[in-house]
Amino acid sequence: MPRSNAPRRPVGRPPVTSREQILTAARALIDEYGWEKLTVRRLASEIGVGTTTLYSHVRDKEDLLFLLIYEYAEQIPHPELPDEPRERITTAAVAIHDGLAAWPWAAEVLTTDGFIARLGDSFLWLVETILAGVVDAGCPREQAVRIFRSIWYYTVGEILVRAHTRRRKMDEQDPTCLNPYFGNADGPLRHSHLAAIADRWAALAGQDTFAQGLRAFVDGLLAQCLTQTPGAPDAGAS
Amino acid sequence: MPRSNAPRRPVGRPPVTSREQILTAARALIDEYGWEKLTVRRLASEIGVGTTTLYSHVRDKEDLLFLLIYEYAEQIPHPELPDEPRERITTAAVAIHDGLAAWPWAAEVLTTDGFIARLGDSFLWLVETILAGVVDAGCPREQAVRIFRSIWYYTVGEILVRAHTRRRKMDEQDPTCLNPYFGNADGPLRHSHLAAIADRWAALAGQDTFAQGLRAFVDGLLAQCLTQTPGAPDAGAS
DNA sequence: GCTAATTTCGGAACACGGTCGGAAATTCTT
DNA sequence: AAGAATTTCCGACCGTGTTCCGAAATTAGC
Repeated sequence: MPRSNAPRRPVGRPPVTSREQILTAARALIDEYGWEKLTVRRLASEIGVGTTTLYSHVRDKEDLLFLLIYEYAEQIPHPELPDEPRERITTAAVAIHDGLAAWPWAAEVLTTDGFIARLGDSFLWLVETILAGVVDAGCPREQAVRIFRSIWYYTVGEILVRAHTRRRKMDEQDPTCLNPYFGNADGPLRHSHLAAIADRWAALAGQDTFAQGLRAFVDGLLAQCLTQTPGAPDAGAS
Repeated sequence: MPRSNAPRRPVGRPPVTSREQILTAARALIDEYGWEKLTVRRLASEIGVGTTTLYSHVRDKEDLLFLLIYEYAEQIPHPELPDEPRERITTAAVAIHDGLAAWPWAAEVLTTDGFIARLGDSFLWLVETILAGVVDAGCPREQAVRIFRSIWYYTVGEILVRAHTRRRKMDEQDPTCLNPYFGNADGPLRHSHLAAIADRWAALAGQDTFAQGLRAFVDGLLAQCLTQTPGAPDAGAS
């Protein structure tokens, strides 16, 4: 007799859809039409339920996008890790960056509160790798957290600025956009370096220098940390 | 007879409002109710015009917010600049950061395309200061642009993450938020450093370490730059 | 069986940013 | 003075994310 063995059917109206089904349908819509075209109504009608029903399974659209990121984040490949601690850190950070930058809609949820904390095992493995690298380099754990946060800010900023720079229609020249240094260099100005580089700015800004900047950042952070707490692996205990 | 002297009244229906009036009213609404409460309709009715009328004077709401930032940015005080180049850089960058972080709605437009390029003289002065500092430190101008962009990414990332972390109601514990490392440390796990620091993470993440990280970043960027191009003030000419 | 409790579903509605097309108000031309 | 040209204004509308609240479907208790 299946009494305590079989899980009793839950009380209440049985759900006609599930969070997993919603996420699957969302993925399909994004793959087919692009993430900008993903609307709550479209998603609901695709599944065949009322619009409001989705909100029983997902807090809001931002939460939906996060859950998609959550699942994709598990697929970020773990890179081959070098032995040298600072190389390990940069390798892991670049993996995080490239993984997140691959989904344009990641920018929509990247800065939500507790984003890192809510992520899954595979992604946290990369965070852990950075923390371990910093500790292995000789910094106390508290400093490792600080260093990770600094790297995180840099990474998020790069992804967000680039994500918002890509699009934007340049068809009409808004008179608001008249900037005296970028675009047209008219006469001698106070901002000499800015004026001197103005015409090359756009080309320079288009280059991908994330990894290069990251290496410099890690070098600087580790050096700063090791200078302030020389030798001691942990500054708080015993 | 005033014919060519007096500016002839322009042809067409005379405008009943102006961009300046709109910006002033927007400032007043933000000061009184907070920037989250600023809606296009509310602003229009406050001025006493139709909603659509605003769109004749401002491209869209994002543009409106940018124009407000534009004016406020002119008020960022120019800090006393040290002699040492890298100190000058960090001082200017901190001034930019603090100035932008003071307006929560800056986060809304910070990443829009051409944000820096559209800013006004006073703000560009700070950009120029950073470029000049980098060049004075011995780096070529192209590298100075790259270094500025790296600093900019870090700054934007910090502001955005912090701006989105502050709010968010913590009233209900969403079961989605179950993270095995942050919040509850249950048993031995692969992510040892993460687990070891989990309970202190929130406190550490709350600290303001922007300036400290910035100094490390500038040090690392300058060192990297000077190592790769030793001595030469400009690597391209003569 | 019948009612109560419980859970999910979804139509209607709201506030939002934004667009369209035509009305309104003015100067220019004849 | 009358019409053409030009510029601005704005009611109506669209699509969006989100919420309210009652209907619907199921189990639990009697």
